[in-house]
Amino acid sequence: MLSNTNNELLAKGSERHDHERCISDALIRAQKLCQDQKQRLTRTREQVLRLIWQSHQPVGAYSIMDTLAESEGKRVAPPTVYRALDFLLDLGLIHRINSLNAYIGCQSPGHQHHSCFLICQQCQLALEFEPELLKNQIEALQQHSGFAISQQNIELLGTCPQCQQ
Amino acid sequence: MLSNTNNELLAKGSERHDHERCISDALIRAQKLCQDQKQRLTRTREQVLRLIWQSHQPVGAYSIMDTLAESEGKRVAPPTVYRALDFLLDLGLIHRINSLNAYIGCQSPGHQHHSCFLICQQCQLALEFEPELLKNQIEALQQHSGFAISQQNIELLGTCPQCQQ
DNA sequence: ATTTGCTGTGTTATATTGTAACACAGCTAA
DNA sequence: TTAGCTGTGTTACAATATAACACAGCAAAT
Repeated sequence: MLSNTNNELLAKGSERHDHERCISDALIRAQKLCQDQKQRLTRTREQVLRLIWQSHQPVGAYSIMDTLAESEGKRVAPPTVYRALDFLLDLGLIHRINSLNAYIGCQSPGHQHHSCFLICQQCQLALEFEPELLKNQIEALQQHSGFAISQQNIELLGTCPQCQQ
Repeated sequence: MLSNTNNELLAKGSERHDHERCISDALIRAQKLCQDQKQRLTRTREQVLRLIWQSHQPVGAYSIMDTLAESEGKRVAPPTVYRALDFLLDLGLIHRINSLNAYIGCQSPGHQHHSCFLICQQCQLALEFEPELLKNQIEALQQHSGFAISQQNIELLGTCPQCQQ
């Protein structure tokens, strides 16, 4: 039901998963997707994606900007970051968490691009889950309301297992 | 399943419902809620609520500010509006639509305050639905993830029946 | 290899949304 | 009537995002 196995997911809040692997996998998926779609994963875009994948907490655009400026050793202006973010959003490589004005890596880019997250209000851990879980209910909602739903944007706020302890 | 009967709901996009009644009902509910909770529905707060209820489309804070300034005949500063909005949000009288940075009246204030909307990307009609509909699935999600979910923030984007024609 | 055009970047300025901080007004309860 | 709390006015500013324009640099076609 969730994006990966439970163990993997629960591990994200802790130190238990191989995060280097997590990042490099994401970058490889991105490269592959760009090849397939004949898009260019330029240095800036890749850097921004890498920064976003540094954690499983959503990061703000200005925070990305600052980190990027530091690692590049020169000032980086907002449009630079926002262009990269727009590119990544368009390809479905990242999601925007509206309730936090922040961005987070997508587990399975290339799919129909719904955005479904469990978000911890204490540590900001954001856990993506499959829209599949709500499929039938959303379908019923479409039928009853007459709406044609094209994008799900679901943010469930609460407390993650780690922070409950 | 939806907040009202289907007919009423579907009518909101069109001219078919008695919108004056819709507004005055909302204001009466607000007055009652404030009485119960021993809160003061001041002139500014009531004005803001009334403006928000002018339509079933979410309105931005600065748009409220401008309209208010016009109707009051004098400049209104952002904090004035944001304070009223915060008050109304706290009481559950309105919702914030995060994907639009905008605010909309709540159909049934006083309930556990989840925010579940169908939003038309063409006309911005925002239709609230009952979180009840997804209750079982959210419950299952809590079980599997270990998260304790305290607030649902669901925005389903698409096209309303009117705009599909 | 050169040209041509498109895509991406740099830069400046500015728009939009939301808050902090502080002084004061005005209601409410003793 | 006063004391204290809640709400408002006002100024300044923070945080997030975009417009517009000049230029760079890759990529396909000649």
